[in-house]
Amino acid sequence: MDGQMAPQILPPPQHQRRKRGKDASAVTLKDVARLAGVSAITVSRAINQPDVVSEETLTSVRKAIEQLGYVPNLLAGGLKSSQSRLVAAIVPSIGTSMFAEAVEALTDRLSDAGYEVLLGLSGFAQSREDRILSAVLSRKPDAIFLTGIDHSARARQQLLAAGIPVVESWDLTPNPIDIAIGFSHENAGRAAAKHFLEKGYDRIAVISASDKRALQRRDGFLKHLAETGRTDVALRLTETPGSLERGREALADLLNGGVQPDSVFCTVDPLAQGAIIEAQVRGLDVPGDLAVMGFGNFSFSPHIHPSLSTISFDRRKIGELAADLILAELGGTPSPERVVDIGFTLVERQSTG
Amino acid sequence: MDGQMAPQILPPPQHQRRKRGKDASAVTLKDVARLAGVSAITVSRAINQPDVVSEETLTSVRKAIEQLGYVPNLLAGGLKSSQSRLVAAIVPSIGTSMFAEAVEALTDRLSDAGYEVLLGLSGFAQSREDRILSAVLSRKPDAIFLTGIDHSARARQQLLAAGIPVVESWDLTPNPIDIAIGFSHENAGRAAAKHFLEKGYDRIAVISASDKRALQRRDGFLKHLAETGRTDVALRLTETPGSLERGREALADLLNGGVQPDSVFCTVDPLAQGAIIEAQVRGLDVPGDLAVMGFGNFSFSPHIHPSLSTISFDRRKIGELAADLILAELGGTPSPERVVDIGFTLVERQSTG
DNA sequence: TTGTACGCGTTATCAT
DNA sequence: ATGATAACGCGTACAA
Repeated sequence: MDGQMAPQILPPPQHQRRKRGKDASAVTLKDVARLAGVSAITVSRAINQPDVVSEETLTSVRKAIEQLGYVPNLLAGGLKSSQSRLVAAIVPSIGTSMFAEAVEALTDRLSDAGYEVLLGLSGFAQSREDRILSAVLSRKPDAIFLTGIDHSARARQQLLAAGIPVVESWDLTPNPIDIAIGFSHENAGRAAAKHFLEKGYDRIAVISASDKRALQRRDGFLKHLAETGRTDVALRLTETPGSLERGREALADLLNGGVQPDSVFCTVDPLAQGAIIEAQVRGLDVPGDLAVMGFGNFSFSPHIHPSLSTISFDRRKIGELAADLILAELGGTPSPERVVDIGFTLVERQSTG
Repeated sequence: MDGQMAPQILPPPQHQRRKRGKDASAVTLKDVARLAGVSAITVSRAINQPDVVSEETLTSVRKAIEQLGYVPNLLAGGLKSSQSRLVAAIVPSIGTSMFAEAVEALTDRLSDAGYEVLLGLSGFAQSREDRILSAVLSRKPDAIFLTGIDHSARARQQLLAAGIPVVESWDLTPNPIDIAIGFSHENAGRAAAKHFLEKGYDRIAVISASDKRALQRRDGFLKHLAETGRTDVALRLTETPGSLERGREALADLLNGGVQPDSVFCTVDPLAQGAIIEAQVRGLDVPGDLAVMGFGNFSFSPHIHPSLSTISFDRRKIGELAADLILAELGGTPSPERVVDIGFTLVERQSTG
């Protein structure tokens, strides 16, 4: 069954009269000034420093602005003051809530402070990040929010040259370009391993996506096990982004391959959800027959997967902190902390109703 | 269990030397021109119209650009050419995949064409949309992507005055400001009602969020039922955004209130998911005892809710179409279609494994 | 409190 | 193929 209303065809509306290259809204400070009977600079002041202007002219200027529907041109203002009031955010994707929530928090907070966010989607390939970065820097943002701490030499150079606050997020590093906000993915993996050992799990498996941070979590997990003498860990890699389907496949592959794990660590939640489904389909009890640990707290409710334990972190907080730090830098009161660890939490869930 | 690595404190890095108000990256066209031994305009052409410049100077210019790490200032260029190569996207939120996927598709496609996306988050309040809109228009975007077709008189006026392509999305209207892409929410609701009637459901209930489009779906649903003589429909409203928790509560409220529906239409998927969980908790079989119809195709896999039927539409397609239409307008070949119905699909799922 | 002169970095226009 | 000049719309610096 499809939508009814067939595609309508309407004649081009008034927007017809728009000329390319020549903006219709040719209303400038001058026009307002003329109408208000003052000079352009007075109008500028009426907008930016109302206190300095007399009540009288203020009202007449405001009237003129209203009348003409004047919209200030921040391009021009920014050109002069070299402040674009733009903050660029470059993330791999906003299709999943992973980065979207951080960007949302960032945007919300910056918006309140009079900044707009320029969105760059880099995918998961570094080459694309470089392209986007160049494009974005041409906009002369006042600050920039990046995902991850791995950037090409060229990118680092450009960022340094831009001379603006740079926030690298989602990960930690002793050598941030400027500021880093995140947590240790290796330690997150270790925490999962530690938990499994405490639970006494014996036949341990890992299903991991293959982006850098997922691999860090995997490595932390494996390292911790190795340090306790456990090296017999079955491993399956999937492509990034990890999805429910890929999680199902990976677990099926493990089970079909003769591996009979009693526990599996999935380096991202959608994989874990898929694994749980595959387990259920095969009649395995979760977590009785197979314990599943995920990462990222994507399962939006414990009710959906009451048996999925997960390592969770506050995605919104990354955006909020980033905004706060950026505003502090731009406000001239830089924070002494250049590396902020927001930590993570291991959430254990038992099967409930 | 928390992240280990304690918040580190490092001394402010080189970024210290950045002076506010005075950009460190003072590399301009002139600098490049000087180094390359040509005039500024030649450098500009080497960048924007390489065909017009001789191979020889082209290479020397490129070398100079590389050497100085020159980044063009699109603010200045835009000021002169009155083309910002910026497209603004104003959506209520990107925290859920609802609008995020459309924005992602839009951004992807525009990015390939050399446009950047300015992100505005309006929340679900109209007052905020106005604020954001003004802020965004100051950036002189070349086009704008909006959510919904309800905008304040002031907003419409500003948009018209801007003289740029305006895409209103998610809904249809005979009188778009410029272009509209969406589908009929009323018809979507009607489709759900029709389906319920065909299935022979008898005791019908509705759980709806209270944003405008959710209410349109509810109204379409109720109208269709009313037209067939059915007016005994139990109704519960929740706040927007509809969430799993609110869906649970609403169904619980219905059941506790003595209503025993055999079918419920939820105007957005998270509500439907919550309803299913509440039903399961109470030992009701879905869809045997209670059929649930959702909207939006958020349940990311049929495996999670094999019994959830839903009305689905292509969120990415909205963004893609918007990008295509915007690029066509900007390219001087406007589409004659000003209202594009992307339709919806009713997906029926039976309980499976 | 208000105004004038100038410049921000780039591109359009018109030459050469 | 390349260059000189002006101008985009606004804010800074200084003056009145």
